[in-house]
Amino acid sequence: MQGAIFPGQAQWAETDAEERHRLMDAKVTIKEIARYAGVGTTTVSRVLNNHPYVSDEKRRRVEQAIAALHYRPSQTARHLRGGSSGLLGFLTDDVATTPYAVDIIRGAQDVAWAHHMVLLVADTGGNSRFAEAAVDVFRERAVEGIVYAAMYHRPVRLPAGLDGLPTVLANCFLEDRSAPSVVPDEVYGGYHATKAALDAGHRRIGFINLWEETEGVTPPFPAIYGRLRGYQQALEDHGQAYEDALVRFSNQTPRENYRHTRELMALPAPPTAIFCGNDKVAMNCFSALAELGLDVPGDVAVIGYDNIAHIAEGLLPQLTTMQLPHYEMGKWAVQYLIENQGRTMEPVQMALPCPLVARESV
Amino acid sequence: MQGAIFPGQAQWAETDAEERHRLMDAKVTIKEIARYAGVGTTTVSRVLNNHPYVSDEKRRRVEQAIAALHYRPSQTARHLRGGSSGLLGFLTDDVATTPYAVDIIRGAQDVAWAHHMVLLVADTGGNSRFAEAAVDVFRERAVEGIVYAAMYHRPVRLPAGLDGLPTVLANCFLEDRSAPSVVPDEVYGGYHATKAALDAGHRRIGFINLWEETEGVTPPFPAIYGRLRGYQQALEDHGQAYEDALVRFSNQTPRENYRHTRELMALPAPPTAIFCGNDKVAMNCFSALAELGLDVPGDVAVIGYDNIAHIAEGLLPQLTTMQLPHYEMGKWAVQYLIENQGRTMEPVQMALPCPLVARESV
DNA sequence: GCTGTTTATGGTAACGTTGCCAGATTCTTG
DNA sequence: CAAGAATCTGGCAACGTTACCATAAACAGC
Repeated sequence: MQGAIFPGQAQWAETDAEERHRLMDAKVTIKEIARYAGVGTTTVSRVLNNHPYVSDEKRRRVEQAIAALHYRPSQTARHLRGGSSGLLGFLTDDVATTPYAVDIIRGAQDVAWAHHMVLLVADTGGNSRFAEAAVDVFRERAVEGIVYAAMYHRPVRLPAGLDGLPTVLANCFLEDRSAPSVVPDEVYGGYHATKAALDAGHRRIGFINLWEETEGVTPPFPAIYGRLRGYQQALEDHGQAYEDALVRFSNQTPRENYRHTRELMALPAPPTAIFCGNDKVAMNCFSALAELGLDVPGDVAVIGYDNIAHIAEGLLPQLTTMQLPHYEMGKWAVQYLIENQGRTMEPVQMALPCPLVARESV
Repeated sequence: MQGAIFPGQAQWAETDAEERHRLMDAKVTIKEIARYAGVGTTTVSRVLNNHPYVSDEKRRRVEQAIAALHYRPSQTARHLRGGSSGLLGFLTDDVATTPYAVDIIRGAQDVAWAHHMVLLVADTGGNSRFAEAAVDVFRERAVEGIVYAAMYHRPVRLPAGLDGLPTVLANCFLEDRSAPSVVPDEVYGGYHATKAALDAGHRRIGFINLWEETEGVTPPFPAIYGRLRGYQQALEDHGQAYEDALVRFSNQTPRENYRHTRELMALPAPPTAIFCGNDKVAMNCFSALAELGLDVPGDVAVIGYDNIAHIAEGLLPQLTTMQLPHYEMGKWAVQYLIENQGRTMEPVQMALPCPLVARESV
């Protein structure tokens, strides 16, 4: 790069720098810094950790040596010596289900990073044997805590082997509430979605709620029951009577979502607004309304849930929907973990609001 | 657990076990195992690492001690001693853009895990200062390699400070191709999408390609040019003439996507199939066709790209689309990293096929 | 029965770092 | 100016692990 006196020299200097680089980048230790700067290792350590009692002269020399040799302290040695590992485990059952659930990771990471900690992530793919193996690995690496995240809001069971490891659940919870958790406030979401329709002047508000059965049993999904309660509460607060006919439960296949919309609109007194259990339902709802020649939001307002950007921003008109606090849950989980380091954690059950994202469909 | 001679002893043993557990889970070392089993630390180490020259008797005693004290070797100490860190860095510019890009992480993780390695992930949020800080942290933790992933296929520039660290790019590449990379084969995707329409008997095939400009300049996105080339090639192979009027470029806003569909269908000889640059385009294309009273796939076939499950499976009819090999890219990147440990890596430029996912829209 | 190999075992150093201690120098203060 | 405090400084041990070395016993072959 720099000007060279003559070719041979330039070439030599270049390979030398390269060689040195290769050798050094591998392992520059505090000892070499000490030797290079002509001080003891302790002094170097003191400079690194901003301890007092180092003369300006030596501090300068050490800093220079560090820069010259591209020294980086070994986190491994620090940890072994007695420091913290600075590692947090992020365990998730299945990332793929809800795409924007990645935001949980981002939220967790941002807080961790601010505390000079790093995230070790493992996706178990729903395999509990794998989950236990992951916990084992986390333990071997001395993580200081674990965030267990589910990709949709539901009760979970923790993998074995977590005893004694501070664990916070995000977007899920234990049936017995014995561990701290942070989840979306579904009642709040249902309430404000309905309120948005009411505030826009709508009085008959349909609700295509979610529904799911495994072997005839409906798991206690808060999304289903919470949003319904919020819906009812909002109606009540606005003096509107609750009407069974306006509430439907869809197993979320496109055809079912479509059918429920059609049946809702075939009512003697059809709704002028439809609150959909999620954005996919809203998408199919749009199709059905379009086929009926109805305009959104002119004839019927539609509100979704989840704020899946690809759908909500991609639809025509763009979808007004409820935001799941994924990012915030990730943040909260790690925050709580870090705040309570050392202490035993209270099993706080935190619910974060799902704010309305107003677009064009109301 | 074992039978007790008299109650007092049992009780003592119990609390003792609990107490011991609390204290030990914190840190059981190889030394304590050795003392408990009445052997030397070396012997314990030999058992742990399946080395020969340990009598069955002592091996049994050591294994028992390990189980009794819930011992786990410290990866930190192993690493310091000279072992590998077993850490891989996963650096990404922005996870949020394409939701299913998380599959890159899953793919990377699965391979890493199979090699007893763990993924350290950092999302830079597109901030290059943060990216460099992340590289620094990765270095301090002695990661053995880095996967740099972009969330849509494009040229990138690596953060500073990666010199000497084996790096593989996933879903992105360097302009000068100086580092190995793995990306989707866009030409292949464009070719097979078009071929699917041709094979279904279609002869006039519209193409709503993607387009993007920043300050009047279109970055060299392979998605745009590659798919177009594939489209052209497929037509040629089937003896169909390429027609400029059938190819459009959309900046991907819902309204533009809609407009392009309408204009395509307003042609003197409108297409009987439309290949969309991605699933969002296809979604808007569906709306436009529905409004025209056209049936999919009866009147017009539609093919998407990306296979965003929420859209592709949520539409009516379900969308036939091209799968981006996210999971496979993650796998390939880590595989390549691990295979070439120690060696200097050839800057292989790998392109993985985008297979057709046949659903109902063709 | 003597050499040479195979098997079994534990002690010790080293990995890179920092806390503790001890020694040396300078600065206060009565 | 003597005694104590504050400021510098480096040596050494220890964190938990494994490679290397040394020692010892058992076993083979002639």
